[in-house]
Amino acid sequence: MDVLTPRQKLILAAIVEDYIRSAEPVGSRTLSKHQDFQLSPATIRNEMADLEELGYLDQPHTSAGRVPSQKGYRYYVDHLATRKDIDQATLRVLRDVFQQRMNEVERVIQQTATVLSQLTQYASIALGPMIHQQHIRHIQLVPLGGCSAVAILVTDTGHVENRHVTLPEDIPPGEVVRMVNLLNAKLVGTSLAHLRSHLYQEIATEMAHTLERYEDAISVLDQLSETVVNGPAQVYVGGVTNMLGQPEFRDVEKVRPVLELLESADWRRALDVVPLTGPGVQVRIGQENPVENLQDCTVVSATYMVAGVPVGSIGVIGPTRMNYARVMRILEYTAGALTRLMTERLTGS
Amino acid sequence: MDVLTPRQKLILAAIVEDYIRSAEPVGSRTLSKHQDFQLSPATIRNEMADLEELGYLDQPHTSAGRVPSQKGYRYYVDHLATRKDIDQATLRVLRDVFQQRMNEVERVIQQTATVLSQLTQYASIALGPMIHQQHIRHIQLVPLGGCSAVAILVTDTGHVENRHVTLPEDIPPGEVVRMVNLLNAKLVGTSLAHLRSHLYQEIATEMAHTLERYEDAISVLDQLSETVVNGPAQVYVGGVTNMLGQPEFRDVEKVRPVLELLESADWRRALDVVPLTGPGVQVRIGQENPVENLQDCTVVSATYMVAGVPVGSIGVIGPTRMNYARVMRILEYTAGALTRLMTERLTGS
DNA sequence: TGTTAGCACTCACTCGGAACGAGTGCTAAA
DNA sequence: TTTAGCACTCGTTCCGAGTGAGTGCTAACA
Repeated sequence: MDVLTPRQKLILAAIVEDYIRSAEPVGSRTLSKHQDFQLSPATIRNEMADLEELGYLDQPHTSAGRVPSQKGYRYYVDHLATRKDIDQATLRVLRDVFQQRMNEVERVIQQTATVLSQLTQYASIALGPMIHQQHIRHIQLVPLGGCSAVAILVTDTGHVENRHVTLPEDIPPGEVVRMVNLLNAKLVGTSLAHLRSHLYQEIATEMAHTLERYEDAISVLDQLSETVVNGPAQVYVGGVTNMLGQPEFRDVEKVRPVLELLESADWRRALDVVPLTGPGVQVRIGQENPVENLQDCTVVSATYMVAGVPVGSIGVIGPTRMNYARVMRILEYTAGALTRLMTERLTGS
Repeated sequence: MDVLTPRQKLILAAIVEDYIRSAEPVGSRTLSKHQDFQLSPATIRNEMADLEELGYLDQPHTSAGRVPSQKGYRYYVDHLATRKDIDQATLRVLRDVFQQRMNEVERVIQQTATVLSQLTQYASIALGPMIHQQHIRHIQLVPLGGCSAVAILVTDTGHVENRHVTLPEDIPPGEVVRMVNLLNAKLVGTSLAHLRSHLYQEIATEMAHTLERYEDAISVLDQLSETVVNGPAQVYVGGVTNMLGQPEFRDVEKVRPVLELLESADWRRALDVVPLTGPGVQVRIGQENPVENLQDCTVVSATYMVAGVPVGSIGVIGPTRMNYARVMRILEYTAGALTRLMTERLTGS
């Protein structure tokens, strides 16, 4: 695979970088003026013809310059993108975000999406932490009058999940208090992923003895755990209007599928866009994306973790002509910062 | 003002309705085929010339048909739009939304935004209930370990607001419990708008006697009430991609300001778009909008209430060539349904 | 053998003029 | 007051020439 000569690599990298900057097909004359190599346009043309034959370059039409193909971008990302340090100004913006006193996890994630799109001038997506992995710290039931009440569940990372539940009609207030106490005693420390199974396997039988109306408690908890399973992770999207500024999306019909996806993204679909993987930065170029609406886009994503477990991911969505090096650096840093922040919070600030 | 002859009104209404449907300037020939009046194109041309002179119509260029001016739309909305009943299919969709068992207020509002944009094919915005008006039902403090804790506040409509707070370092657990009990005893029933003032004027002095470390309680509550004041109302936006389907926004540069506004809308800015007014439907046509980015749009909005108090609003954003009659009917119905839903919840379901 | 200069060729893009046609305003007749 | 007729306007579309950036190929050169 890696059969390119050093000079071909140099030329491919120059074409990719020039095209990322200008969004115009790169001609041989332009490249020959590049300071890095002193070659005539003709020589470069020969090399470009070879690179095109190998599939790394495309030619929109015979009398135009060359454009990197999907394969060309992939090669650039895998072998050529230089990993310079993140620039100081960018670093400062990022540091500011994470040094702010932002206690609510959701707000941090949302801010992350915003700042990612500001820094990169692309669209961004941030997936809030999957709370499956988290553990119950506290359960509370607040009656609202009538049969309705709010059930509140606090996890050990401080995430608060709440849901309205319907209480049985004639349950006395004292019983509610007892129920809550028992639930706390039995369930604090349980992982949310196991809430449901614990509920039935271990607690239910014991409750039957201790609590008069244990089916009621079960039903309430069942309603709550349904919320946890179905709607835990928030999806935040930022900078969709940045897409409108990209020349490849000048045409409304080109942007529309992308915006439609971002608009309708629930967390399940979002996971297809920014997958939960291990550490490191993922790059999906064009058709490498499993989501159809993003076949003309590149998605760069990274995963953040709590205590070594991947819980959420962030990503940047732009045209395939993307500033890969910069975006990858920024995402790497941001995911790291999020991981640190969330882990600190867990172990006690 | 209302000096139009009956025939002029008929023609103006026909032009507005035809233009709403087709998005193309309406010619005299087209109108003469309209079944409602048997007039030759020439006659209609005369009337149109008069209507243009009066400012109700615009002419893109001499050899094109007429287009309603902003004044024309305004007249149409005020005097001509027929208030037929809402059609059955639409009504069914709306009923389904509100008959669903959706307990969480936020989710109802979000669903409302989604369904509004689906039904109208325009963009929609829904402003969650201002919780200033609501009253405290319950306060809870859940320690997370170290000095951090989650403060949770439940209102009488079941809204849950939570925020991380920092506890003083060496506070004993028993004191936290006493503090929470006292806060509940003193503050339940207080309107959130008065939380801060109550806190200082009435409670603080009394607390000083009862509670050893009352400044700590104050500081915690202060942190919480800041959240209540600064970030209460959620803004939900739906169907922004619908804007891309409208011919007047074919050009990317036209949509961009609108999308930018919708993307960045916090609840303060959202209030400029969909104002909190009394009952009834508001229509702001083109430059009538106080927000600059919406000067080419029409915003139709309505307010929903809890127990007679306006707490939130919903709106539809589209081109000035909007199906006013239909959108107004839908918004009227939806706001009414929301009001009923929220009030029922308050008085006990 | 690799590099370069020269040259013919391709082809998207721009610009200007002609043809077209939807729609108007005006005038005169019904 | 309404209508038919007609000249006129003006945006839109189509076409062809001109332009220029860029290529591929060939032959000469190091």
